[in-house]
Amino acid sequence: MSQHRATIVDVAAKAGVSKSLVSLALRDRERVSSASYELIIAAIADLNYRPNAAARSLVDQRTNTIGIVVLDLHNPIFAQVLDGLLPVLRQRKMNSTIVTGNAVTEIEISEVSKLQELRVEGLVLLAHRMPASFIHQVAQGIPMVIVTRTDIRGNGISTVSNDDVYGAKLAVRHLIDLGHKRISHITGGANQISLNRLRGYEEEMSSHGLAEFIQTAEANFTDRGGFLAAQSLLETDSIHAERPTAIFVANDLSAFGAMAAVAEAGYRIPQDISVIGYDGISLGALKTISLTTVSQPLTAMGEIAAHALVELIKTPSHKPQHIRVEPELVVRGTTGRAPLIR
Amino acid sequence: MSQHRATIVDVAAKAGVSKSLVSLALRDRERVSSASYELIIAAIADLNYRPNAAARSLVDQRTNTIGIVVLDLHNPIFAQVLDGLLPVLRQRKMNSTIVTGNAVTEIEISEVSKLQELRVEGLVLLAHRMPASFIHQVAQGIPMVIVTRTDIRGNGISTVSNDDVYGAKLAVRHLIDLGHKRISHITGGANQISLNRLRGYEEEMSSHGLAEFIQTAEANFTDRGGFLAAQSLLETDSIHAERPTAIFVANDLSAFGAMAAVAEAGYRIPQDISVIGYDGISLGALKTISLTTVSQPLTAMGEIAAHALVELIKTPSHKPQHIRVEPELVVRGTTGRAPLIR
DNA sequence: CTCCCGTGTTGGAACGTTCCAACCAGTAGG
DNA sequence: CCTACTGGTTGGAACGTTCCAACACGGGAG
Repeated sequence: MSQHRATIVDVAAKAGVSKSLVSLALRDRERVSSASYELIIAAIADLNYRPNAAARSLVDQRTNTIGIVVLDLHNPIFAQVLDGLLPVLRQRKMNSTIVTGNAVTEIEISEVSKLQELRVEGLVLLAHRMPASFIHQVAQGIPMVIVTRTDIRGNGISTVSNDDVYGAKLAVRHLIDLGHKRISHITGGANQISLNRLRGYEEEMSSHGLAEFIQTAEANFTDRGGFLAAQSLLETDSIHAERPTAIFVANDLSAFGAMAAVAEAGYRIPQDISVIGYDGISLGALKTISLTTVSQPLTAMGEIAAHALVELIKTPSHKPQHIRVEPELVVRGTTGRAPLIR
Repeated sequence: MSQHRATIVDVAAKAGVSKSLVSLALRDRERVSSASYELIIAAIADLNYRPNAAARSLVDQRTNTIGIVVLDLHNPIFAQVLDGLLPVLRQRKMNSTIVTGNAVTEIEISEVSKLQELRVEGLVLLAHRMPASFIHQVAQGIPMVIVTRTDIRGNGISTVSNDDVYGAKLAVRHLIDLGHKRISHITGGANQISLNRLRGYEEEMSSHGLAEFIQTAEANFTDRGGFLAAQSLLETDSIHAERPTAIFVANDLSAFGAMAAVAEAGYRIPQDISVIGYDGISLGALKTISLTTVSQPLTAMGEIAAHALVELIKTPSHKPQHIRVEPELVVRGTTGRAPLIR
């Protein structure tokens, strides 16, 4: 049954050579005679031998592995970033292991600690909920690239992000151009990304003399959160008799939820209420959804992050980079002219 | 700078005790004097020491880690399965590492091989594209649970799945009940899941005397694939002047794409064409999408898979289990009565 | 005939842990 | 006063690799 997994010594014995030769054969077949090579290969197949990564990395003093921490696997933006990230790492012959803390700080910290024990050679954080002090301490030992957040900087930490303040302004300006005044905002909670988008919203509203219409509801980047936040915005309506004619939602997934709430409340999109999201997830492009949004080049950001990390690992003395990409307004079907009435 | 990562020996030296005592302190603080314990803890903090997982697992002969292979991170069903899977493993104090091959056989095999070298103690496959021969060989050494597929069975392989044939029949019967005859099917390609859903479709059509209306287009479980397949079904129309009045799509994500194609072609859903999906992803429940579907209890399946794997690891002699869960018809807004005309 | 060289091969040390047998004080029991 | 035990601690072996210095062997050069 559970026969002791074969080791290199078992292979050597079976092939009638030394363990050193087996090791050599596996790493550089040119340097062993073809007679020995055949024997070794046969023995390996026979015993179903697999090298033990733990033993190898112990002596090599390197694991060739990088850890990827994903905030929340439900949000498709991360899959799109991984589309850029993983192929680059694969091509560089680096292994990767993906973990997630489901947006729970405590779990994220414990997962990162495990990655430290695994001696990953680099870390990519696709957003996160960990305190700066912890991040800094980790970064002391492991080069790190943080994607989407830029507030934590320091030695060994590169960042890849878009300009959220600017992107938010794009969104708000688009709505203003369409004649909207009552533009509400659904946030993503108390994190840097969300705060920047909030700031862009507030600044753009103010600079167009619409400060009095600033109104926000807090969500958490999930569809459910967006749904509830939009409901609360529309309820506010019945009290003040002044509902928003447009909602800028902090991300696309929440925007999906917000759209559902708007529809359930009996309003048409965009005739009664316009909705604009942020991120540019691919589902939003489908005709049936057709979400107007501010799009980030997610896959490109993944590639850039991978290259930045490789760079950081190769030459740790090198200064960390802080790469900014441009967000872009993508107008689709969920935004339209402000209703004339009222 | 890159000062040699601290080892247990460094800690011992700093604390003025033996490495054995440090090791003991870390594993069972009760058995060391509090004086020594304080010294050790101080030294650990001082040196920022982290145990080396490779060294530990080498001597322990166990990694306490299970590998999770995800077919495609873009499909939200897997995030929902992981919602059930990960907490159970975490609670059992097992580590997990997630990898994906992006639905590419070659990459999947290479990722699984790496997991073998890492000596994971169990494997969960959330769908996959690997040949049976390979899977069997892997399962010889590592207990495995396959979620969604049941065609590969054998020693050390448990499965968790829903009855796809039955589920597909539910979908088709629902459409027939609504008066549809021209019911087309968009498949998910040449894999077991897809073939079973296809079979359910064909059998249900035939048993209602609708064999002549059987018509399929092939997709690949992605939104893009569903979009293209639906387009081809609707083009067929212009030739035969007989377009489908309903489309049963092999999964929800493809159904999203199909809905977009239907809308782009100028048909209304469900007045002109009904669409039904399969899986029950949470986005489909949003009012703005409101996709009728056959729902699988995804999160529960994740929990079940975790328990099945733990079972298999604990007692390898135990017979593998093959657990079936019930799919369920969820009627929402994308299906309606067949149009009377024509 | 001896020396040197190259090709293939080998034993042993090292990597950072855990665990076990053994040790060292004290203290309690006879 | 000796023995037995207990709580705290320790050195060394072992885990499965890689790598290095060294070796065996045959053939060509001197």
